[in-house]
Amino acid sequence: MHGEAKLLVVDDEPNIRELLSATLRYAGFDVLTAADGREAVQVAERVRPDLVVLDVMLPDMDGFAVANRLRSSGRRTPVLFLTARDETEHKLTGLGLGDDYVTKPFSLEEVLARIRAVLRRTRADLDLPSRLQVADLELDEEGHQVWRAGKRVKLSPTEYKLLHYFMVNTGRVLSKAQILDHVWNYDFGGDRNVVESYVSYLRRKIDTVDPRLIHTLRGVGYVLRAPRQ
Amino acid sequence: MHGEAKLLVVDDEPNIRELLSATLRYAGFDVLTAADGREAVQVAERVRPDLVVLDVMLPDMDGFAVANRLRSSGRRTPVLFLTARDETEHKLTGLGLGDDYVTKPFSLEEVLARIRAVLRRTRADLDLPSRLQVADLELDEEGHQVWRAGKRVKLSPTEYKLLHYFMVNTGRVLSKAQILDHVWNYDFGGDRNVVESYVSYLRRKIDTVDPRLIHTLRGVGYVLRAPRQ
DNA sequence: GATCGTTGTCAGGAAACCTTCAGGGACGGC
DNA sequence: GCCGTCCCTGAAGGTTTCCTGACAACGATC
Repeated sequence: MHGEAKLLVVDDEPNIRELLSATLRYAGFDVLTAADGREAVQVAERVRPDLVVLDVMLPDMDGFAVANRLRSSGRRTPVLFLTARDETEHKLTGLGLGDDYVTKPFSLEEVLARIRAVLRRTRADLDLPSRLQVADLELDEEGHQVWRAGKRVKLSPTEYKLLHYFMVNTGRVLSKAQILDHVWNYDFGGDRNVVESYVSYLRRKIDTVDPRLIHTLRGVGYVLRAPRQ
Repeated sequence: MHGEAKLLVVDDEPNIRELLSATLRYAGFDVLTAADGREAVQVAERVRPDLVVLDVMLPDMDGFAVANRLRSSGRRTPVLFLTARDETEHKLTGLGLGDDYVTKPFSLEEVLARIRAVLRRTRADLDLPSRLQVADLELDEEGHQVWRAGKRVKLSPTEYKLLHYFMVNTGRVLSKAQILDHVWNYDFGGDRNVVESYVSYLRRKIDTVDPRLIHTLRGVGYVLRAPRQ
């Protein structure tokens, strides 16, 4: 999967670094990490990652400085910046096309989506599918659109992220905790009842016709799957 | 795309060089870079680019001198000059036919438009389409004209650039940050509310009839697209 | 220097969205 | 069949996001 794309995760907070590297490894990427700018540049020169996930605030150097150093060698490595919400405003002029950014606190689904989008643009050879399909349920990642039984369905951002998470994990049982961890921001402190609410919303919008695709497993979680043919 | 036209980007500022080369690569060009005049001449002699994007102010030699050297070999390579706003006036007498210029700070849309225009003139074989169309919305790049439902619509420069960016990316969701980065000058530090304002202006001029083409994706961005047939 | 079109900022109001809460229904264990 | 737990869903509050009209600054043109 992903043609074993190599990623470099750079963040000084061990928690974030671990959260990301574990998630990305599980998603099938080859992941390396660095805790500061100096280390990042060193590692990048040695291993030539396909993409760098880069915190803008590092103890030793500015994230954009790191990005420049990464590219000074002539190699054009795309970067996904991680930035605090306030910094967004417009320091992001350093953003080349092909780059992108995500604001902290992020949700894992968001990071994954951005990474896939960037890789899709820069590594056409990977040929990541941008269209997911389960039975007569279709999701277009580029256009952010969803159809059920050929009919367009409008979803709110959270509904969309939830459905996307389900579709990427078709046939796999997902616990509410897992869903919470992936779809909601990592600092979300609320009730896990949100998940129930949103599953409910989703069902209303995409799962009112047969065959039903979202199934409840009492005490375990939810699965999205098509009935055995 | 673009028949893989080969471009040479010459600028001594790494940021600008990267911004341009990343953008142009993404737009489908084959891009090489040089940091000064000497290097530019060397590279150009070896690879014979179809067009050179050339900063006028280089550390070692004047941009026009570089342009002359490029042509001394008898080859007539078109040049897109990058110049500071003040320098424009007098010096642009060096502009040969087929050349063009853009003032710094530029917007990426502007640079792309100029490059396409120059290539269209000099490489008829490329046969770049100069007419974009989405449903009954038409845009003529050469004539800078726009029609909706057959009726001519007058747009301000910014409105035009915005619409053009939308049309080149039909069906793709564009975040406000992306739009800001492409349509506005790279040093623009203002609010992203400008984007909302201009989308609003655009809608008023070209999107008051059905089918609506510009769609808002709350929390995500905007898309231009015709409804699925 | 006056005028007009264009541009960017601001702010009010409207709409969409997220989250919580609570009542009732469904399910499983006994 | 009964009970407790888990789940579904409707309602509602508070927040965020978006749209649009008003306005001032700016530049081009005459």
